[in-house]
Amino acid sequence: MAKRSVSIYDIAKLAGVSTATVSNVLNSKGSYSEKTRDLVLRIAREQGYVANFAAKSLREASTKTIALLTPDVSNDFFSTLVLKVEGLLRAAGYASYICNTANDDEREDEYVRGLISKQVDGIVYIGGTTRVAIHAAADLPVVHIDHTGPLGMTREVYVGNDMPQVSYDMTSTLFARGCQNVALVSVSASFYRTVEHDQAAGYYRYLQEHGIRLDKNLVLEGAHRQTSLIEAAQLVSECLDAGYSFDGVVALGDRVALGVVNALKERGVAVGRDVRVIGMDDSIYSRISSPAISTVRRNTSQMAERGVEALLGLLRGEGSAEAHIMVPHEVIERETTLGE
Amino acid sequence: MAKRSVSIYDIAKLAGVSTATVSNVLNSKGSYSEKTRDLVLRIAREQGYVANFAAKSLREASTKTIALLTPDVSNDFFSTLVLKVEGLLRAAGYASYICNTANDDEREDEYVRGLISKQVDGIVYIGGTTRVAIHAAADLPVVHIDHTGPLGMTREVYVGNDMPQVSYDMTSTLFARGCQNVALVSVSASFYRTVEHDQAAGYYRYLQEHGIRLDKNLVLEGAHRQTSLIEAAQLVSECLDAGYSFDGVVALGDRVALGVVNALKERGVAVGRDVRVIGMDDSIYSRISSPAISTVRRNTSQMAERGVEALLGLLRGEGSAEAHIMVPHEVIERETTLGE
DNA sequence: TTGAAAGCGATACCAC
DNA sequence: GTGGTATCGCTTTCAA
Repeated sequence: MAKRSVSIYDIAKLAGVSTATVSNVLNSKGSYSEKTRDLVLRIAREQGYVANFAAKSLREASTKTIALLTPDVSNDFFSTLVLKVEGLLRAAGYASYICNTANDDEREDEYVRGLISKQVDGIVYIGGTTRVAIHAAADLPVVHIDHTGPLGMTREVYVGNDMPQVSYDMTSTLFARGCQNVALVSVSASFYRTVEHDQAAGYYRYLQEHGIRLDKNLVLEGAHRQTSLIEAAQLVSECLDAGYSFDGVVALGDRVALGVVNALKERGVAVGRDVRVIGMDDSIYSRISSPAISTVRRNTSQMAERGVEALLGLLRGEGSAEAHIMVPHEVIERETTLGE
Repeated sequence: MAKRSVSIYDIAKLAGVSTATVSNVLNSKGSYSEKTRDLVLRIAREQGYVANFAAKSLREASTKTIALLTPDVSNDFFSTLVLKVEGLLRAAGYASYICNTANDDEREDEYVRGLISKQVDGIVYIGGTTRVAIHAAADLPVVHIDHTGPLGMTREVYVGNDMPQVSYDMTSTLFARGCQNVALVSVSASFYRTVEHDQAAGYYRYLQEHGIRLDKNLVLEGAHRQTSLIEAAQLVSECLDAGYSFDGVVALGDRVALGVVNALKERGVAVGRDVRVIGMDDSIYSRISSPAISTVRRNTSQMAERGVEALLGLLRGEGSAEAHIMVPHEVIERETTLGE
């Protein structure tokens, strides 16, 4: 729609030079006299010249744009990651195209198709899961940050934590604080669980290694993929209503943990004493809760850095050194596990 | 980067027709025989044809893309708005380009310049404030949703709440619950306050109308534009340390309110009884707080709907019927004002 | 119904 | 140092 703007042609005519020269000056390429440069730049400024991105992209077959696909920007953990990645890409001269897939495969397909059409130079999946690898056809470099998706692309790198180890450490933290019956609460649907990214695996492993009997009644799994807070609260309530009891909760996600804490508080349970809770992500939810929720810091800064680094490498055409980059995590104990 | 993909030319050659025909078929325009259509569509599918967006945009001088400028996607209120606007635009056939300005004018300038270059068809400002109207040159339709910016564009619409009335109602709610000394806490820098969007105005007006003396010591204003939570907590602490006291707090924002509540709780104040607090936005912060924070629901759905509606009108070339669209708000009382 | 060809705006090669 | 021109992929007259 935007009104026909001044083109390189107009500038060339006004300056009495060719478009080639204007292009050179504007891009600091080739050679030209200082005089021409000043003239061209002055006129360009006067005319309010702005390069036509579509033309440039068409010609160069590159958009200097990276698509950021995330399931939910309103989730603090993801949006933090998105912002960090965006900042790093910007510094490297790339624009970011943020896409919200809402964990909807169909929508994601549609998006990616559009992105290929839009000629993005690469894709960064942030968080969540993806089951279809539609971008295969376009041969785009792809980086997955804390994201589970189909493998097998050629130019592809995964960045994330050792999730089984994360849940192992969470479980271990609770037992170290004296818990005897530790429940597991998660609201991710089962397809989130792939062999290598099974978030719950560490919980099972810990129990096994320590000869603790697994009580299936304490493994609470929500089916939905949204509003984890409310769903987690419900799961906990139902479990307690059914007469089961526990003194520790491994919550796969801070939102989930917050839901658990709220549900327990409502029942008059002294969270941090009677029941200890640990979440995951070190997001705003764990920090603003009262009592403050113990959690696992998963190092979003490092994820973003390593991810962008890897992507830039792929864009430069370098074969990726590592296909799987593991970022260290760290347990942060707060009131919900430290309560005396 | 993406490997040279199949163009409309390749399809034309394979199908033994002209590019014009292929284009027609692909866009369901013009006329062609059913046979040609089937042939072209089949080949296009077989070859995995994806239209080159750059070429299309260049030719059509339109990108069917709207830029969404927001100061902070990690803020629940804004991200909700962004998501809703995006959904509505998608339904109308427009893609959204989400930009995070971080409340940084320079960055915003840079962004907008890039957007003009990228040929977006319109701009939606969501939240925050803007002091420079750089898009003026491009004559783009602009919609402001809960956003304060320079006026004077021709194709421009504002959508938002009657902010002075919002703070008036907040103040009124506290006095109705028996408060006598009501403080005002805000962390927005003063330039956020323009004549028409002065968020604090209603507080002053209420006091004035009810003959209540304004105590300057109870007007707490933070200078920063981020981490409002911590800053609000500090402001409250400092105020109390200085020996001033209050039994009600109008917090301009839920994050601010949460900071206030946290600070009060830490000092052993019974929030909702000794001191009543009301926030604004009905964001996740007010809902997950304990005690739950009373707030003002500002009706993001309606804002998004009316905003998109207005934008689509402008894009269709219709003169906007209304330049200022006011969306109703609603006080939601929760524990922090209802405590007995 | 179909096709030839112009043109959107920028870049880059190759002469001069 | 500078300029003519082909080209990127697509849409769109206008003729056939």
